[in-house]
Amino acid sequence: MLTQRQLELIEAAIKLTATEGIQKLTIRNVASAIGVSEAAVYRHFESKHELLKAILDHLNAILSPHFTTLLNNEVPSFEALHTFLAELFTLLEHNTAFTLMLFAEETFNVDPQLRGDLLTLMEGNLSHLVLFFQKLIESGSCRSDIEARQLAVITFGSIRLTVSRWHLQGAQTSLTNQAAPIANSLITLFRVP
Amino acid sequence: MLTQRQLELIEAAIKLTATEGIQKLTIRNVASAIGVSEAAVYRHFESKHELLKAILDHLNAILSPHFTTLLNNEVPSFEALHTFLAELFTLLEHNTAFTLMLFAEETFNVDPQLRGDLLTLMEGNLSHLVLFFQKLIESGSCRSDIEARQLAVITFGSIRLTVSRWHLQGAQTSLTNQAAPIANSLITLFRVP
DNA sequence: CCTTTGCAAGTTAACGATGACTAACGTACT
DNA sequence: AGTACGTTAGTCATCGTTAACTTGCAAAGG
Repeated sequence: MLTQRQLELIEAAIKLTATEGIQKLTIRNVASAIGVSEAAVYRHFESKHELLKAILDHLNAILSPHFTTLLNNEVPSFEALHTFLAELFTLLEHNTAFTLMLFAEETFNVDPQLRGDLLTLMEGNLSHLVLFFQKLIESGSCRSDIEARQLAVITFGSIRLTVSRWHLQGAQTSLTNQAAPIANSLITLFRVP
Repeated sequence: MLTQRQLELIEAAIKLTATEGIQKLTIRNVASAIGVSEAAVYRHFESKHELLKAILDHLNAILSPHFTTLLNNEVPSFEALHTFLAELFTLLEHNTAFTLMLFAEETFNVDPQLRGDLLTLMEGNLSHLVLFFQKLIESGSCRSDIEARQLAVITFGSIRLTVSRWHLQGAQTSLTNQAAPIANSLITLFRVP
């Protein structure tokens, strides 16, 4: 279980990454962000690896409920996809750190274990989408000539690209506003003709 | 214009990034990859920034013809999209560096100018796709109830996500084999109903 | 009730690696 | 003679990490 201090460090690290970029995510900077010395961090995390792992877990804990909610609707509908995208984009816009963490594989790529963790997280999200589309196809409102997995990849890919571009542009525009056009396009494409 | 030595350095840098990851892309490593001292690199590039910029340019020079070819077909067709994806994925598979460079924004994110360059590169590719879909819509074979821009984002996003996952998995599977399913799905979705 | 013990959590001050980059110098070819 | 291109040997900053010491508080023992 996480201690209060660990949580504080994780949140400081996320905030730091959001504002300064992932290159600034150093033990030194995290420490000074919460006003303690560098060595103090090591009282709470054995190594930077452990801190990064905890950050991944924490982000996943915030993100995954959204995917679960999408799936848990009694009656699967395109309406659910619409609100899902709107909520997700709002979340991403207000937590810039997500976009930096989840969309910058390189950071975690140095460490093979972290890379695996990130892949697991990603595949988890993706498989939620797959399940959603499977249910939607069964319900008859979604076209069935394309595999659910492909629909999920297309959806997730569109999300990621939109966020990446938004981020590269310096996060100046509104990300939330871009959810609706994408949702509408996907729904138009996926709806049974 | 690039000298022979500069080209050699760029290619060494790309190869290094492909095999060892972008974190290993240091002046030291690039230097020793071509068997010269660290300081020698600075005879050919003023700074690491300049080297990175040259790498971006070089990658773009290889990549952009593929997008141009897609666009330059006399008669735009889904067949062209199919071969474009197949060729692109083969290229990416055999030049792992692309996937690392073009899909890891963070590397270039430290430097505002490089970030801008990367965005330009990306928007350039994307707008080629947009033009392609515009022509395709005009030709009547592509559905017209969705904007060309949206189709381009969906296409490009699907490509990127597939490559990202492939890369996170350690590039073990065949990327080329994944082009056809995606192309088929997109074509089925985009074809006029 | 006071004292002692022990531990959690902080400090300062380093260590060794490694990063980008540079100054001074050598050499070979035009 | 000069220039293009290489070298060695550094500078300086910053990284993750650790050792040694200090402090505050809570439980245990007499």
